[in-house]
Amino acid sequence: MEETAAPVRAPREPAMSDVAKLAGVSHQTVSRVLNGHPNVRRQTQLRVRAAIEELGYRPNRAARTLVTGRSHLIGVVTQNSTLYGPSSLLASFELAAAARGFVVSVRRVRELDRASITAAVEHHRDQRVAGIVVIAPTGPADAALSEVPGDVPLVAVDGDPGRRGAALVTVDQEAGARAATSHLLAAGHRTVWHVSGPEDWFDAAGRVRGWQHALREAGAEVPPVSTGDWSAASGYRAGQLLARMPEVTAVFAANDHQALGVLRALAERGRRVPEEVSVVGFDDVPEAPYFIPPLTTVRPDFDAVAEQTLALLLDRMAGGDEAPPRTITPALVERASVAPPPG
Amino acid sequence: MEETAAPVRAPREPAMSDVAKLAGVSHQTVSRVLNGHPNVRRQTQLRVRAAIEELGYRPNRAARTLVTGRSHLIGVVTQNSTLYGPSSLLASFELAAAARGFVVSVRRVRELDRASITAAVEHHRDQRVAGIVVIAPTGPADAALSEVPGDVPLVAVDGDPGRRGAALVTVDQEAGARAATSHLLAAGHRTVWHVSGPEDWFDAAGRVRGWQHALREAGAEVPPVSTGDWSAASGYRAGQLLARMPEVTAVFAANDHQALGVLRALAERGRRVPEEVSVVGFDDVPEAPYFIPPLTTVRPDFDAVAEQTLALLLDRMAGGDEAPPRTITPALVERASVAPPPG
DNA sequence: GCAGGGATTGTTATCGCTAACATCACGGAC
DNA sequence: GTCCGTGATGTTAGCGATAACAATCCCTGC
Repeated sequence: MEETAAPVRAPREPAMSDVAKLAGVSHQTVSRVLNGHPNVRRQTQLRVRAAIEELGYRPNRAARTLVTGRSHLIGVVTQNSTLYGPSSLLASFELAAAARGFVVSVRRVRELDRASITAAVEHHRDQRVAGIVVIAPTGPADAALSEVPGDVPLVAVDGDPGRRGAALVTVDQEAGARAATSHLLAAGHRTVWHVSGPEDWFDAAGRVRGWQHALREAGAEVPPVSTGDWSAASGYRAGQLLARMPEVTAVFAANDHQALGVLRALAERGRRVPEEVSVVGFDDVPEAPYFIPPLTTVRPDFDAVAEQTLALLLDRMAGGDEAPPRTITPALVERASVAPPPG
Repeated sequence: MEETAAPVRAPREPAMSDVAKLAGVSHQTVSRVLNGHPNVRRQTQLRVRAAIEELGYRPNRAARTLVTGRSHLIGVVTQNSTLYGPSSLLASFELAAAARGFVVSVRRVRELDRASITAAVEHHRDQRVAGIVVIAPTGPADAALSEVPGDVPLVAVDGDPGRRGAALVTVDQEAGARAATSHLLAAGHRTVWHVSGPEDWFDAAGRVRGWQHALREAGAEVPPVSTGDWSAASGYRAGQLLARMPEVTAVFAANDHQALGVLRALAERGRRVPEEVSVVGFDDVPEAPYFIPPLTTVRPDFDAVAEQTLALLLDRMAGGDEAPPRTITPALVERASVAPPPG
């Protein structure tokens, strides 16, 4: 028996026309089945689906994008950091977007300066994403967004809460900080000291404002702020100073990691928490319950932020232009790091 | 004067043919300029570039992908968690890929079971990604990969180190654990107790092996393992038991967060670290220096893992099939949580 | 019995790009 | 002077989908 060499077919993936041929219909009918058009006979539909199954056909997104001009890609710009807030938000957003059938592509920038943000946004525009989300927690980052042409739907998260007319989702930092501060005052402290985040972050500024507000409202003295950079190291440095001041009985740190640094500085100096000094953080990192002592903190709901961000973006993508900024209010989580002041 | 309504041109983005018209050449010449083909006169090139600039033209990736059959998309599958290791690795990988001109799209799975991983990989295949990276730290996740047809380049990270013939990048967990354990033994401890990660994680298993190995090598007793789940909570629970056992003088926790839980349990029980008990962690999270006391730990170089992963993937994408698994060896970072045993 | 209309399906054009081949001008070898 | 190779450019043909329109088929109403 003579063996005929099988023609080496190019290992091309099956296309719509292959499905059509197998099912005995036109490629357009296949397209209709795929896109759920109403006017396809039940029987035809079944035949087409069977053919799709048999060939292991999957539609070519590039072709679809080319002809429709729409993609299902959402571009995200965020800072390259392992900061708890931004990374939790990112994770939540990716899940939410995936649940709605979007693909998200992340571009990390090393610095949050104007040029980096602009470049990252341009990159996404090059990819012709359907929408862009920028986690823009600093002035320059937020400012870069005003340069972006309006032809692509764009939503900022954690941007300037004072900016007007923007598509923006934020956490109500002021409310969170007020809750933390008031909680300490309610425990009986005469005033509350604050270890803030970096000055150029809106989140940090908002927490400072909320803290001040709560103090003023209670008629308490507003002590000077120690500024940190979100790191435990910076919290530790600030804590070393605070630990030496006997009048300090309550500290509100702008995030949990800074609070961790403060806790260590206090411990080193022999000042017991919460017996001598109370401490409150912000973020509710998963480890917070296992700090020494377990940290009372403020928890922003990142899932909610992500959900609102996606909702706002979808609205923008659908041509909406009116949706107001959305705000998520964080909640106080009480643990063991707060007690009445000594004496 | 009669006002003629300006024809409302569709706000179509400029295409290659528009550039061609403006530059007075054919679209093919524009394509050649864009793709750096050699045979284009210098002067023509300049004219084309000027036209591109003037129109703000950007090539349509969908069209390019459609015709070439190649995309610049890399799909990543990872667990939806804020675990330090996976998220650091992901961040490093995104940066490395971006530096080489790739776009990365992340798909998070809620569980690391076979079905979820398979679905996520299928999702990426639907998108016709150029390559896939799966962070596959558990048996089921790794097993799912053997089901994936070989038509798409795929690299696993943190997969089964024992698997043969796979494109795999791993951290040498055993070496890291040996270093940690030996360090404690060298300080004079008779043996070292271990709080492991979840049993079904390769990382956890490797650390257990390394720990056992170091103990056996030193002729030390191998105490029973407490199993955790990477969380501070689980470390705390394990720590509560260890703290009650006077013979425990050295603990190696499988990650820093578990170590944090152990530290708190010891503190609650009044057992001082490192005077009475020494503790070593794994990961070197940014906060580790600010634990109480600063934590001695083992640091895997995630940038290196990411770099190797990308290199291996690019090799696979180029048709390579021989590249051996790659391993990164972590390094011990000494801080203040280790001291000689009391007495 | 025949027009009208909706349901169903097919045909053709098009999206914006690259690959392959065609064309043209030019200059050196014989 | 003719021929041919080479560089520079243009022309044509798809890639694989959707959109718009055309063509059937079949059923209803009068």
